[in-house]
Amino acid sequence: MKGYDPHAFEPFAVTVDLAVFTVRGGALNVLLIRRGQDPYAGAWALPGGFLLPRESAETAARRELAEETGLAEAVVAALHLEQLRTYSDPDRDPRMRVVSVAFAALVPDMPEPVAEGGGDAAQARWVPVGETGPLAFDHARILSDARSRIGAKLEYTCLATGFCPPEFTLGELQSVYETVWDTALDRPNFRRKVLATPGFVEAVPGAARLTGGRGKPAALYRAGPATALHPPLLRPTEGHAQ
Amino acid sequence: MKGYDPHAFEPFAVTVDLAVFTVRGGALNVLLIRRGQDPYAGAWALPGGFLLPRESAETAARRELAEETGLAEAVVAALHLEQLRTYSDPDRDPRMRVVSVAFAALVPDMPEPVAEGGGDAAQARWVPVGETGPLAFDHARILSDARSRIGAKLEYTCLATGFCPPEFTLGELQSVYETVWDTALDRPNFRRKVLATPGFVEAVPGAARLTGGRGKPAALYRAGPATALHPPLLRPTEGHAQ
DNA sequence: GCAAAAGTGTTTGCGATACACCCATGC
DNA sequence: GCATGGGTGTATCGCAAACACTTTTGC
Repeated sequence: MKGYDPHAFEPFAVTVDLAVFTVRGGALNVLLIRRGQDPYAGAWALPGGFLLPRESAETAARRELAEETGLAEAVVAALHLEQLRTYSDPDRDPRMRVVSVAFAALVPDMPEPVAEGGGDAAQARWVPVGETGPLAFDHARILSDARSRIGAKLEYTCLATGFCPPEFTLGELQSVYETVWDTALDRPNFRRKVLATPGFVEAVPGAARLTGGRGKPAALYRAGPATALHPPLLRPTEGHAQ
Repeated sequence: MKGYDPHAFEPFAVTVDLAVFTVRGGALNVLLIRRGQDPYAGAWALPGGFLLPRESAETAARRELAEETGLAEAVVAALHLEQLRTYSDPDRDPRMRVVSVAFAALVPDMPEPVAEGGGDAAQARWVPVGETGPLAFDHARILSDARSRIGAKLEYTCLATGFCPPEFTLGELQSVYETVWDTALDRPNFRRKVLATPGFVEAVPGAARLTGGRGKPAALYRAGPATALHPPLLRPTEGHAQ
């Protein structure tokens, strides 16, 4: 093994592909870009690109994310970015051998149609998952894998706060869960579970924010330092319920 | 993105690295090979190797596994092989740019010192995790990631049977959990949980096997068709307990 | 008989679910 | 006042941890 004979291996291209999720309008959306060139010119695809010579996959993913979304580097550096898996089927790209490391990222609801792709990415838009038509390459598969991974991770990690703005109400956090899982949760019980987990959320001492008009103003919370969710927050009956 | 300009990307070498685990002598062991060449000549490393031109990472991993362990192709094809993540730090290999897709595999206790590496792998042996000295490249990191992944996966999947021979007793299955988690489990409760999960194990109609001398002979079970463990089997207090 | 391991039964208590209820705001 | 959403309290039910107990073997 590991012979390092220069002829012992085939040169591969290595790319990253990103499944960038947000919650908007009561639905889980994913960021898609329209391809400007062949193959799959005109088709929608996940954002991504080649690794630069001195970049790790994580670094490349953050760079691409900043380029495609127009978010500030500092913001992108703090986002939750999770490596999903690597797709290496020899025929996944019709032109050449490309191995792609897929990532999932979570962003809060953004101003609107995102940066209009400064480079060769002609168009970028948010699309509700499930309303994406066919995608280029094996991106439908990647998206499907990313979606189920995100759903499962909400159960035992704190990453749901990644979908929320810096300060949020528990109602907003709950609607993130309800949107991603597509289930209704009991508000009092949700509240208790979240507050019972040390470091999941921290109360913002100051004021309360209106929920958009009617109703009692809700207390504001920030994401806490915890990353794992020890008593897991299980979805009702669907799947991993106990 | 995805410009396909041949100069737009750097050629990378792509390898697979395997963390192959087994339970032997009351400890979790991992398969290591001693490197025959530089870099890290003489050091111990995880088995692995380059992808062939028309191979996916999964196919390459199974091929390498068969080569290193001497297991029959049919056996290897049925093993649980799980993609962990991809390691792509630009400096992880001192010679060149190598991106490595890491896998974890579970095998039952094997005859003994495994095939003596037919190729350039000088030596192969089982080593209890924690007694591996320093490893080549970033393999200590990979091994550590693999170990925690395996531990977590035992909670909510059925893959513990992968550590057992085709027919096993519930005592053997329990000792797999106890070895990997390094905790003691209550036998009656373990029994109930395992038997209450449909498809986890199936009773072998015929005889019972002695437990190696003393004690009441135990009933034999086979791995069932289930892969996920719905009421998860949580480890006591450590970590994901509820 | 004794030790060791398999297997069964039973009690108990924690925790989550499923509610009922009160509070504060906009219209 | 009423609708809307935030927040608090509480009874019940179920599960699982803990442990006592029986069974079957080897020595």
